[in-house]
Amino acid sequence: MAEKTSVRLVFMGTPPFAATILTHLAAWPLGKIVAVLTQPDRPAKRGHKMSPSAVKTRALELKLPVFQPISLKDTATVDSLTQLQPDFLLVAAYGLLLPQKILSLPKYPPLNVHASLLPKYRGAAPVQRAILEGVAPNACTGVSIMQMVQALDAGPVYAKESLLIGEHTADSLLDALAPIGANLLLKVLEAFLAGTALCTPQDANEATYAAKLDKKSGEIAFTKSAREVHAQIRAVTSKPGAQIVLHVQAIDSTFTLKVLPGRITDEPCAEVAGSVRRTKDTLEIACTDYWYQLLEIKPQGKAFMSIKAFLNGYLRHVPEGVCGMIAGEE
RNA sequence: CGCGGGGUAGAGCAGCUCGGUAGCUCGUCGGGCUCAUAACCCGGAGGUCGUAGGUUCAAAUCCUGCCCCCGCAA
Repeated sequence: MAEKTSVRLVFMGTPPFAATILTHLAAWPLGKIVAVLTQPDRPAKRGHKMSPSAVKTRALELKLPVFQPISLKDTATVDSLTQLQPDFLLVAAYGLLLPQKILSLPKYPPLNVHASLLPKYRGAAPVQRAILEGVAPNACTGVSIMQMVQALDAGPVYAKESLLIGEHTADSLLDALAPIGANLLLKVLEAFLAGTALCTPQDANEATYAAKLDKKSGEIAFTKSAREVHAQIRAVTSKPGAQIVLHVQAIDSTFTLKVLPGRITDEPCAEVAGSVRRTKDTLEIACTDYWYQLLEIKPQGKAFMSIKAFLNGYLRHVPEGVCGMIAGEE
């Protein structure tokens, strides 16, 4: 093999987004991944089972050496990374801040793949925030390759590419952005090797921060337009999950439901926002402008089911028409 | 041993507290009405009640073990 032309890569990442990028890196003919760092296995799911991160699972499949340091500050970790003599340090959603000692290790500047069009949406939840605020039909977000500096997501940008948000949820958008980011990253690496890499500093005045979503943001309020409701549901889907509390006066029952993205109807709505209406086989909620039609929901302790199934079971005795309200509007 | 919810016809549920005829809304099949229908009327098929034991004259229902699913917490 042409080992002498191979550059040494150290990769750091944790969630599926990062695992996808790792896969593309591993297939890059000019580089060799000498170490993969990811978060330690954590007790997760029911019964405290230790669960590896997506990156660890992928790295093992690719037969790459995996390290799971608890901290990057202890000297043992720094030393072992130093011994690897990395040419590039590549990070995607690792989950730990990197100290300057680590940042200055590689021969080339340390690079990060960030799922937004920097300087917009620096921080932990760029994709979710972009969907949440990207209510306009032509709203876009994207992915950026930037140099890592001490300040959070503030380094100069080497490349970025945008993508229409459309009907994406947080999960699907992340899935779509990952391969785009991986290819961008490879282009930047090749530019470095060719000596043609160019960066532009971020305009700090344009910067916005995308704070991680808390559980509160999964509670859907309907006192806004259907488009905004739809955006919020797509933004929180699967992460905290979109939740509503439905009170059905007709049978005096309350349901706590997780909902998947539904459909904005074209029927203007005159009812109070949050009103719930059933038809023969739909369930719709009043927003400030249009009815929002639910398609799939999940009662507590149950699996996701079609709205039809929910109507056939839980709401089988509820007559058609306005039958309840969304509770918990503060 | 982290906490809790659940498993009943192809789907979704009720019935369980207080053991005694397998129920509801759909779907499906056949027939009827109709210019027609996803609408309406009539009729039929389809269930080892997750699983293995226990108690009992009798268990979906009460007791015990096991399997599988879901949420929370991390």
